[in-house]
Amino acid sequence: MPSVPRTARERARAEITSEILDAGRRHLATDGAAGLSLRAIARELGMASSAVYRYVASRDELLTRLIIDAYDSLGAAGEAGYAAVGRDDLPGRFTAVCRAVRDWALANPNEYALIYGSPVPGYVAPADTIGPASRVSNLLVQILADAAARGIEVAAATRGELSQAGRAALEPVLGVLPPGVTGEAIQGGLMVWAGLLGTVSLELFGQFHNVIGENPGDRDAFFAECVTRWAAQVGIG
Amino acid sequence: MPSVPRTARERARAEITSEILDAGRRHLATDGAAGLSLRAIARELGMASSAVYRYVASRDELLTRLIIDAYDSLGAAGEAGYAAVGRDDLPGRFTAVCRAVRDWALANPNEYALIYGSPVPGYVAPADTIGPASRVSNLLVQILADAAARGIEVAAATRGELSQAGRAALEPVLGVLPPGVTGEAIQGGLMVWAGLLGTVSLELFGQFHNVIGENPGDRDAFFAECVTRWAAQVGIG
DNA sequence: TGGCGTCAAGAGCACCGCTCTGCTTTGTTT
DNA sequence: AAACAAAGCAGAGCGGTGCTCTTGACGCCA
Repeated sequence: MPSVPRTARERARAEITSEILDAGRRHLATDGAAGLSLRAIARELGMASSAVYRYVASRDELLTRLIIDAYDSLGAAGEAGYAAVGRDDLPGRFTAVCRAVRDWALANPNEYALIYGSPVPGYVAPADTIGPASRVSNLLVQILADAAARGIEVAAATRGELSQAGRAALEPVLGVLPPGVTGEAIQGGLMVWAGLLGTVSLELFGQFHNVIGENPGDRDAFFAECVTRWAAQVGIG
Repeated sequence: MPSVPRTARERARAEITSEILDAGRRHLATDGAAGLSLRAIARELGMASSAVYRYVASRDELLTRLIIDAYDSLGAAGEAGYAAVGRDDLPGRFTAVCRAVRDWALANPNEYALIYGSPVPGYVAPADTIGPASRVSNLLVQILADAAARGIEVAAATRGELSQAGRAALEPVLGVLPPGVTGEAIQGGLMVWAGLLGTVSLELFGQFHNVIGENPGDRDAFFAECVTRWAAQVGIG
């Protein structure tokens, strides 16, 4: 599998493959994951439906590639927000990442639904997805680690130490993290992470009707209030 | 539309309709929303596929009825947990509702995904769903109102007052609530609600791999830690 | 006993994912 | 340059889907 196409055939293959992916992304954005149809893509590209299977093994495989794309796209958006703020400004970085996640989700609702919505039944995410999937959460972990290096105590912010069972439950993630990050900090970070995704999901999936105002700026304002409180909960407010 | 069937024909119609709904629930539980097929239901009930349309207008209508069922089922579970604890024990009630939601979601993953996962593309929830949809959140609101009646100040727990824009964003929900509940309390309650759903969604949709332990009790322990911290965040810890 | 409304069944339309069979094009090897 | 292998494409076809329309049978009520 050459990374750079050498022959005309390989070039054509790479080009058509990316055309298929583009068309898939387009269909995903307009019709959602359920409306993703290899036949429709083939029609759009002017080829027989069977020909698409030369480039994509199955509809599931196409979905997997689009999922990885979505994770990477979201990860890039989050990292851009992260990098735009200096590391001295922890609350600024935190806010930037949160806003980047929400903005990306609002701009790419179907991609968001693909990765954080209901999993496609009968579909199991391959191992290739777990790398890109953790790009955003890694940013939050990084912020926590920076906070820890600065001696910020999160236990007070999250009110109380972890129970023994609670600490044991966090064993997997504690193992891969810098040693300065306490279990209490991880607990708080996970809760903020869940709160962020939950908030974005509720907003995106239409559960805020008759709850949050519909005027321009209302949802932004609510989210801003959430962000400041989340920051306080992990002790960087 | 008689509520109680009088003729034999009406009785048969009601019976077959409920059989169709049961079969739909069954298929939903095993195959998920995407696998819900009117033809499969017809096959299972031993009738022609076209006959099902005498009882159910369309696949979407069947889905809607199942969604309402799911909201009602979750609402009943939450209310049972709520009612099992006396109103003096606010933390107990709060914990019971949270656990009821998670337990119900774990027991009915597809129903949960149906109502809190990605919305079915091209499908808009009819107005019939908003009533049952708010049964659980009403419980949390009730707890907040009880706390307010008891003079519990939530502003301190959620760290800081709302901005003017933040309060304006909460206008719709503030209008329908008992006057004792402050904007700060609603902000905190919504954040807890989003955190609860976000946590359950992350767990249910498999985003806790390599994060939370897989040993029995690990996820329970993590959730318990979340619950105690949520309670503290709304000032009833 | 008519007539009317309801019901079930079947055929059919357009779509889907996927496979298999040929045929053509391309690249490599002798 | 000729031969061969690989890859590409189109078409037909299988079984499945939601949904519609027509046809015929049945129960109920006047």
